Amino acid sequence: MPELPEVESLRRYLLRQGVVGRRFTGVDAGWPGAARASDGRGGLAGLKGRRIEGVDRHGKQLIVRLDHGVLGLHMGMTGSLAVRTPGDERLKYTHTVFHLDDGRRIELDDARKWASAVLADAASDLTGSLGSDAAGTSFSADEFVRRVKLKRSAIKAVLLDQHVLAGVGNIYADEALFQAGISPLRPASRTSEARLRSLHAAIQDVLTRATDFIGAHLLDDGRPYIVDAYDERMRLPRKKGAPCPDCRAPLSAAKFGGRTSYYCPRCQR
DNA sequence: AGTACGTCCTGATCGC
DNA sequence: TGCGATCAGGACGTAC
Repeated sequence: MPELPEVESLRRYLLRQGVVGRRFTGVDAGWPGAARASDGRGGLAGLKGRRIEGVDRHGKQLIVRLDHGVLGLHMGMTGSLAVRTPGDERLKYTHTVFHLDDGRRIELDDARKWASAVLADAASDLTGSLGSDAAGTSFSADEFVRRVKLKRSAIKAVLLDQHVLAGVGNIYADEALFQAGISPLRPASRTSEARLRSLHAAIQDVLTRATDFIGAHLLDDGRPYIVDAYDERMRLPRKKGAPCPDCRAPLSAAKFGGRTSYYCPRCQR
């Protein structure tokens, strides 16, 4: 479930922990079957000795900039990161451990094993096909309108397409559509420019508020709490039949490729 | 080309 | 109360 706000919170967490300047001394990659924790070639062994120069983000993709190449981290649906000191126990679902030269380690914890770590030559190898970052300054309303207008599928499906716009997932897409008063079922190309501009603003607002919320509710050890806390960050309940926060009408549910959308059939058209 | 859907994985939740 | 069935979904691969 980590979407842009959660990944951005992890990025800030790593920076607060002072990982920049550290070198990797080794990697314990996964349990058998955690193939997604490597790049399928040399794996992550090549990380050893490389120095962390910075931590960037594009959409849901975390990019650890190295003195040579980059380490791409993607949290999948249930992944998270933790910087641990020698006395700390491993987290329950840690499957990849990155050891640092100051004795600490970065754990990639993921119950569903969908998180991935990939060593690449350049950030563009990881982000080349992605759309603009939804929280970035280059994400303009003009570009958003232009790209969305080209799509004939439902606006909800378009928001989830990382090649159009990077960073928005199922949860915040629903919230932004609710805030903009647009039905998730509406064909993207048949959404007026004015409404798309409203949606563009709603996306930025929803993501900003969520990021701020997470930053204000950190765990005791400084980690962002990023799983299963959506209810507190958003107005729209994720429950079919629950009353719309605005008009009290029962919410509807619809599926887009296996992902459930919740929306108010009265407020969202 | 553009679009739609199945697959991976396992903890949490639902329903009988 | 217990247990099997279903749900959750990000990204990729495949199929229309």
